[in-house]
Amino acid sequence: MAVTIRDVARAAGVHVSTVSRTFSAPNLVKVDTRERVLAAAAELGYRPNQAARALTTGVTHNLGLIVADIANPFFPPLIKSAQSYARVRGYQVFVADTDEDPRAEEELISILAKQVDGVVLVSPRLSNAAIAGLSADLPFVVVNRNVKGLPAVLMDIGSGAATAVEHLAGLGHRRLMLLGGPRGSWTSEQMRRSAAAAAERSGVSLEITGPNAPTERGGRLAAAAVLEAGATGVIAYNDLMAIGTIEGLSGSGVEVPREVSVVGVDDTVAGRVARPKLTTIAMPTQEAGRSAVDLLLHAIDMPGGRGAAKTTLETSLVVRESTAPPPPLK
Amino acid sequence: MAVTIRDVARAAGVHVSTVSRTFSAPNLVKVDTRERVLAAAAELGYRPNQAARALTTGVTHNLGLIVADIANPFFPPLIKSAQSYARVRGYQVFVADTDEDPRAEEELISILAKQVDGVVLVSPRLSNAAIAGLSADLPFVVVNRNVKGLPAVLMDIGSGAATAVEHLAGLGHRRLMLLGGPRGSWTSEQMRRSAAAAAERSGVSLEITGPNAPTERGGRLAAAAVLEAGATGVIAYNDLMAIGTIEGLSGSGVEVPREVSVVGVDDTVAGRVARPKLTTIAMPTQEAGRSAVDLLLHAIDMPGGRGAAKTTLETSLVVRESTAPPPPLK
DNA sequence: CTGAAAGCGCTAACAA
DNA sequence: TTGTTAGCGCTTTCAG
Repeated sequence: MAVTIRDVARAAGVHVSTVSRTFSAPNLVKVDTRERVLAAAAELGYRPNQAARALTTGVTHNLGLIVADIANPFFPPLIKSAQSYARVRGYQVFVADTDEDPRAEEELISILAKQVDGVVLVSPRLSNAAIAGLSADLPFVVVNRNVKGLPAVLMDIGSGAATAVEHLAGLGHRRLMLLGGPRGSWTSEQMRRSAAAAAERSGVSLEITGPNAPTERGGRLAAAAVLEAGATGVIAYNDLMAIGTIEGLSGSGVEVPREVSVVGVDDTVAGRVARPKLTTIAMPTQEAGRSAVDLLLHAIDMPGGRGAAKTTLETSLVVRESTAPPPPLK
Repeated sequence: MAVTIRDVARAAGVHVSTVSRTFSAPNLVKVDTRERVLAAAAELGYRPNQAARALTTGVTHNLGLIVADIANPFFPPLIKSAQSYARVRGYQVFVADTDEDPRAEEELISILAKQVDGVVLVSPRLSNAAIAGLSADLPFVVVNRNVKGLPAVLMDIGSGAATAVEHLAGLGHRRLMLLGGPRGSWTSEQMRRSAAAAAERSGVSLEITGPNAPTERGGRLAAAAVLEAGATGVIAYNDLMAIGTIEGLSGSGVEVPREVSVVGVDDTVAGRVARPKLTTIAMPTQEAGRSAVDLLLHAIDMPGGRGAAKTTLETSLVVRESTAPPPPLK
């Protein structure tokens, strides 16, 4: 075992509680004593054992961050910003991946529960009821999902989707299609609603499919439906799916954007480097990560606090090369 | 606070040690007692507190995974596979991001030290000496770095780089350039050596630049050097950089692959969807993640064990559209 | 097979 | 300002 508080106490010729104090409440100990302790600690290479500390204080200084799929490029920037912000505030972050499986999500939460002071659920796949249930034990912040009574960071994908519909309608498209995301996705549901309303307002038709896997493969598979429906404007659940759709379309000899326009969501690297460069709805992922941690830390600081702070972040449409006017009608 | 072992003991009418045993050594307790305890535990929703358990046993059932940059698409697949494999083996994984900063790396290791049973260092930026020093306290496994005395997972990028050189030489290129990665990168050093040797064997010239930032931006900046050197074949440290280089080149009116060929490394999504599709050296990231955890668990199981198991994984060249014969000499 | 007791590393009243 | 004394939740001898 490593060096403990007792070794330091002995070396400094003080009692353990004095050592404890010099670390947790330095101002309660006389300056020169403190220095003696610090010197001894430095010499021995002492580092407080967080876990032991947590046992008495109930504070772990760890946060949990649960995502559906680390390999999905939507998440890494969010994780990264959450983590770096948490670190600034003195917290470590446990990142866990559920593989899009609601049961794994539940399992992970309960395993993490004892080791963290709170958890951020990003784009959860669990039902609202389940989340609300779990939240009795532990502070939660939810990203991209609105759960009654819980703090949340919401990205306003609804208005993003509406903007995308208007963009496509403005270009002259009359038959649009929305490729929905996975079951249980709040984002997908928001898109559905707002896109439908926007389509109606703009006087264009909108067909909706789904659930689809939020991957290139899911997009490739969905391409057939696009063709079948005769849609010339497509909004995909995310960039990966949009890229897959474009591939699927071009596999059938249909060119993007000459014949069909495609809009993605997330503004990932993949979309930026794909050809044609993807028109996409940019999600403020970095801010979301930061805000989520911020909200969580608030919730932790004042337990039972005034709960349910909601932060809504704007999205924006980035027009690039995958959208254009439709071909003239024959 | 949540329900503890004591609550369960009371409910089941046994002593706490019996409850403890039914969880940690079930066969030491009579069947019906065990069942009574389990029933009480289930009823109360008891979950052993890992942190408290760790305090006595010294086993946390957590692993640390330290990477330079989660947002770099090279890492997520590795993280994901490490994590899912660890979970199967009953371990949670703390993922931490150092932002390419060696000091942050050191800091993170020491913070994590008390909360994990071992750590995987992926593409560390720390010096070998520093790593070796730290490894006294805690089992380590290093990925993409060979540290004496430590288990490691090595991706054979050397042979990958050599293959890339031969590929380019075979296409007819005579002036190659290698865009090195960040300072302290073992991968970059391996590439340098093998590429130089391969170039010599193939009778082509090879110029080497670096360090460069392993990002699109780094690649864009390096494009100027490529032009200046008059190289027609480029091997970039990773896909992101390769993509940046292609952008930079095309910004100067130079077409890839018609005028210059570019090879990336990592085989990320970004490279797959970029246009032209990137020729790249595929890294076995998923296997690396799994192998690293495997090695680490071995090291943990037999401390002071026969140390230093090295696993070497093959890389392979994926030829796509960013490489072609050079233009005829004028 | 089960209970009693000590202790993991640390903090937190309470005295002194 | 510092030492004493109890624990936090759990495991682990050692008895019984």
